Amino acid sequence: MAQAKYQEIAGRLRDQIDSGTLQPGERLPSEPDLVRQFDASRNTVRLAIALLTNQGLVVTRQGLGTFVSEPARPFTALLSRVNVPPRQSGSTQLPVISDAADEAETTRQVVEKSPASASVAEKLEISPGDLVVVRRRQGAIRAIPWMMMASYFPLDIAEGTPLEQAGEISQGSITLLAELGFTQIGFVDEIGAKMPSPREFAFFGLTTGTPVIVVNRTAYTQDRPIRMTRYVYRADRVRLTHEVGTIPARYHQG
Amino acid sequence: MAQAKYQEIAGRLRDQIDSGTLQPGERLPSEPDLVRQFDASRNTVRLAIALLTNQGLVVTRQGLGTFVSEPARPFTALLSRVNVPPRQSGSTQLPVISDAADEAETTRQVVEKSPASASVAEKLEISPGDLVVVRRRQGAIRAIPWMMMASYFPLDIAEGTPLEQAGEISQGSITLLAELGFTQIGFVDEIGAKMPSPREFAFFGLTTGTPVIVVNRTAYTQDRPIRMTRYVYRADRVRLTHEVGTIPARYHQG
DNA sequence: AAGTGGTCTAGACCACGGG
DNA sequence: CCGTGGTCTAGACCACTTC
Repeated sequence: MAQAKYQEIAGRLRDQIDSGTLQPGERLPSEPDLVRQFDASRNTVRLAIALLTNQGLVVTRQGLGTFVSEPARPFTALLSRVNVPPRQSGSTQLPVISDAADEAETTRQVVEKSPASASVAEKLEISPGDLVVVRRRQGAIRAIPWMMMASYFPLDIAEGTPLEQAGEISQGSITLLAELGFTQIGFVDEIGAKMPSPREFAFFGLTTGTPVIVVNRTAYTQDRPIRMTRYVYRADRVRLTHEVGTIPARYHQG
Repeated sequence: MAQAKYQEIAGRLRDQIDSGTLQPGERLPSEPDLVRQFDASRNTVRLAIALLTNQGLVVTRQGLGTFVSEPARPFTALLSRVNVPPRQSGSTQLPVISDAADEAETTRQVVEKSPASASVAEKLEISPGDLVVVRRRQGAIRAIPWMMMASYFPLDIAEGTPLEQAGEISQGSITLLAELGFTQIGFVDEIGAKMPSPREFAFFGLTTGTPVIVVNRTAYTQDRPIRMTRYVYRADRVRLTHEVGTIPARYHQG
């Protein structure tokens, strides 16, 4: 067979979606309908739909049907903007710059002490298993969860300081770290994407076929890394931006 | 049933992967083995494996078996580095900064004239369907395809200029645009992730469960957008970085 | 109650990779 | 050749949504 039947079915449906014959939000023919239409077994039809689902093209809802995905207006988080005051550009919290910025809410920061994973240890230049102080929080906009973040501090820096206390740090962690003698002079962001873990999938309420964006931000003094913050965003509703050079103000929001 | 049987099976296998009982690269029990082990039908076992595949945890190879995914050392592309000469930081080609940078190859640039899509039109502030000049190229490192890029120029800027000729632009497109009277003063990157289209899937040779990272870089003069470049990267082997502030040299490569 | 997708079974044959 | 995963069928029953 040149092409498997389920791939043929998926291709036909995909064509209808791409061409606009099936509009976003519109219901696909039911599975029994597709069985008749393509003279296939129901399992084969379901294989085809699974393909489209994993490509993020359709979503299925039990009892209702299968629908063409509707792209959501994304929230936009600002990674950095060059030529702005360093406190802002190096802030721990990535500012939201979508029109819904006013409605952004974050949970109270939760603090724990735990062993560093391999990736955290590498960034902080410590050994895997060394204890680090972790500060976590999540963010939502209009009741839509969109961000998870966790900041990791080496124990020798954070132990016995306000970094170990839950809740807000009034002056901000960058200022606090500076007061402790660790003045941040820069940071590096490392950006990737992956399929969500089950936790991430559940927290964001994702549908199958939606990846997440991961940003690892490592902050440095002159001598050493002092903090690593990991942000996880749902890729279906979030875009990251950063600006370099002089951008006319009217372009800031895209 | 509190949990479907195929989810139960997937969960058990996932636990073994997370705990290291099954190491990266190791083969899972064969499907008939799992059928016996969990007293399930083969289709149910395959559903469980499909779940893990779509989460990027395992890959299946016909005739061989199902294997725990092995994370590859990622290539790193530099989005921007503050305080470097603007020609470098605004370059059309995102520089590779992994240890394999020397082996990066790109295809010859291909040029075409075509109608602007909705997303291109929005960034360039033209109408969808207006003609734009498109310059495409792909990149590979050690025979591994890792990048697709396409630059879009408004027709009124590019028509009749060397931007319409295939192959390299000797002085670089930023300099060329400046010579044409369009001096770039900044750019905005918009970063997202999604599941690959069939074309992207085929070009990169991806396995199911691997997303792609998409960067839309829009360059501006004082008055208007003059170019939009879209980069697509495979998320399983690419990380993007950008640096802000003063980063000690030894941290540049992570 | 009727229609939708979700789960599961049992069995068949095909395609690929390696002895 | 044999063992692996890939495709496909036919049928059953369950869970959810709407009327």
